[in-house]
Amino acid sequence: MQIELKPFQALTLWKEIAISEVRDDAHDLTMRQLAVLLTVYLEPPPHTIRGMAAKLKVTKPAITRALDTMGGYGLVDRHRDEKDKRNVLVKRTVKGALYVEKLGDLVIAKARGLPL
Amino acid sequence: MQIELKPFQALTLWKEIAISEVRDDAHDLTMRQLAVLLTVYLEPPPHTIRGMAAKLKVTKPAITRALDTMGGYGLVDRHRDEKDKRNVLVKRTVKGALYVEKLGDLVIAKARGLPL
DNA sequence: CGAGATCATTTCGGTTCCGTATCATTTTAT
DNA sequence: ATAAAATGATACGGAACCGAAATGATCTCG
Repeated sequence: MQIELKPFQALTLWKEIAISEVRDDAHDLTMRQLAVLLTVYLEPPPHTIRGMAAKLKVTKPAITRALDTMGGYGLVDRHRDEKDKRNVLVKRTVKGALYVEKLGDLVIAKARGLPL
Repeated sequence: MQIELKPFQALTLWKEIAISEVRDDAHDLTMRQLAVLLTVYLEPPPHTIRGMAAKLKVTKPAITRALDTMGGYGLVDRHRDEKDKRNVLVKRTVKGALYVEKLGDLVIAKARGLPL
C-alpha cells in the first residue's frame, strides 16, 4: 500500500484511530498507557520501570500504575529480574500481542480508507 | 512523501506520536479530548454536543467536560446557536488551529523518520 | 560486614474524569 | 396556551490518575 501522506490526511488518520479507540473502548487506555504498551511490544527487551519512566519522561509511579492497570487487563505481565532482584522486567502476553496486532490492523485499514 | 505503510511501521508511527504527546504534554489531552478536537478541526461544521456524543458513542456530559477542559486551554470555543437556542455550536480558535497544525507536522515528521 | 545507592512499590492529598440522574432553557406539537 | 420533547449543563458518588515522599528490598563497594 502506498499513500501520499499529507498533513490533512495524517490528521484524518490520527482522528479516525482516536475515534475508534474511544468508541470501542475495549480497554479505554490513556495515551500514556498506550505509549507504554507499544514500547513494550515494539522495542526489544528488556523493559524496566525506570527505563520506561526515563523514556517517557514521567515518574516511576506513573509507569507502575499503568502496568497495574494493563496487567489487570492481561495486556502485560511483570517478573522480577533474577539477575538483579531490584529490577522488574515487563513481559509481553498473548492477549497483549493480539491487542497490538489488532491496533496495527486498524491503522492500516484506516490509512487504506483515506481520501487520497 | 511516499511511505510503504506496513503493520510494524504503522504501529511504530503511532507509538512515536503517543510518546511525543506524553513527553511534551503541552496540554496532556486524553484520547477522548483528542478525538473531539480533531473532529472539530477536520470535519465541516456545525458541531453540536449531541452530535459529537453520538459520533464518539459517549455520553453528553463527557463531551461537555472535554469542551470545558479544552476551552480552558483556549483550544475550542462555544456559542449558542441563534437559530435554535437549545443547541451549542463548537467553534475553532486560532490557538486550537495552531495546536492541530503542529500535531499534523509531528505526524509527518515521525512518518518521514520511519525505518522503511 | 555495613553504609549508601538503586529500584519498584506504596502512601498521601489532591485533581480529573466517568456515567447516571436531574435541572434549566428552548422548541415543538396538540 | 400548555404539555411533551429536545438540548446542554450541573450535581453527585465513585473510580482512576497524578507527583512527591516514604518504604522495603536488593545490590555495590569500601
